[in-house]
Amino acid sequence: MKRKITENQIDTWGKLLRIHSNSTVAIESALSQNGQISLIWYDVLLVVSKAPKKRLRFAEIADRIVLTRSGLSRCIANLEKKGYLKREKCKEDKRGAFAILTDKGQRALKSAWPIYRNGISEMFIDRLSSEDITKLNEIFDKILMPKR
Amino acid sequence: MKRKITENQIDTWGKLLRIHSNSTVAIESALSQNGQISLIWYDVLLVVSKAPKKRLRFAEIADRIVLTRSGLSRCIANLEKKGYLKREKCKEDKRGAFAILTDKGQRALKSAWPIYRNGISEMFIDRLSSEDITKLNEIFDKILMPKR
DNA sequence: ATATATTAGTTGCGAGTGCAACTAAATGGA
DNA sequence: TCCATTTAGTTGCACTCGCAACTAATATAT
Repeated sequence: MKRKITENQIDTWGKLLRIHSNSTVAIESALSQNGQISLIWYDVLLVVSKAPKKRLRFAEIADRIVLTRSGLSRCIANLEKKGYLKREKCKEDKRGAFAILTDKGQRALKSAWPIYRNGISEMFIDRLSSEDITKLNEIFDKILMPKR
Repeated sequence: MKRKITENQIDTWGKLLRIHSNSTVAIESALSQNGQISLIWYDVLLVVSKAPKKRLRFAEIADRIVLTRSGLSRCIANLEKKGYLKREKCKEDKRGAFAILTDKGQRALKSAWPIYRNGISEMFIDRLSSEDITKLNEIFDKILMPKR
């Protein structure tokens, strides 16, 4: 169980943490200052918008984003209160429900995207060459591969 | 202000988010299950432990970790309550204070490190070759470089 | 058929967080 | 010197989160 790990490797890990923090803080702040929805709301609306018929079961949303079931439950309640999506009881499984993107939700996504995109560019993409991006994608895929 | 950004680039960004989330959730959970301090406490104690004489001004801690001043203030209060560090009024600037690592804090760091290290290995390092790490370090440095 | 276990989503609770307002001390001009 | 400004850290407040307990519905086993 004891693993060797070098200073160098720890540094890489530390840099990942800092990049994530710098970027998300900057983007969150830009969204908020421009009167746009938060990152987490964006994520939820986005996965729903990508689903067939723009509707998705709650559990499937939770699997795709960084939020527990209970967190998602409340998040969806807030999104519904704002009119960005609505719930619909699931006929086949009466325990469950669908989240369905509304037109207002679609517009909120569209309106937030330029700010979000700009943040990703500034904090991340613009600082790299296209070779860097290719290489990063490769390496990230390795990391995300399920453990053997 | 309008920037082009490709699907591919967005994917890379998304993978970064997922890697960060997967890793920190796994490590946080491992620490907790093994009765160790949380990641954020670890970070705070670590930066203090690295400082000369194991003491650091609050503002300097906040600059180095992912926490606002107010968050840090309360975090330090909790760490002090547990005996992991103690405060000391700053003689030169009576507004300020130092956080000083205690022996108990040092032991907590030492005891948590194998779990933390193991998490970093499993979720990150073990999945990459040493060339990958080198390349990642290079690319991460570019991203972290202050904007021109 | 019926009891048991599992699953989907909700909710009470305690803990943590950021923002803005606050206190106390230091700094900088006029 | 004296007053305005800035800075270090704290705190009230509102909000969010995860955990665990809960309800309701479904799946499984006998």
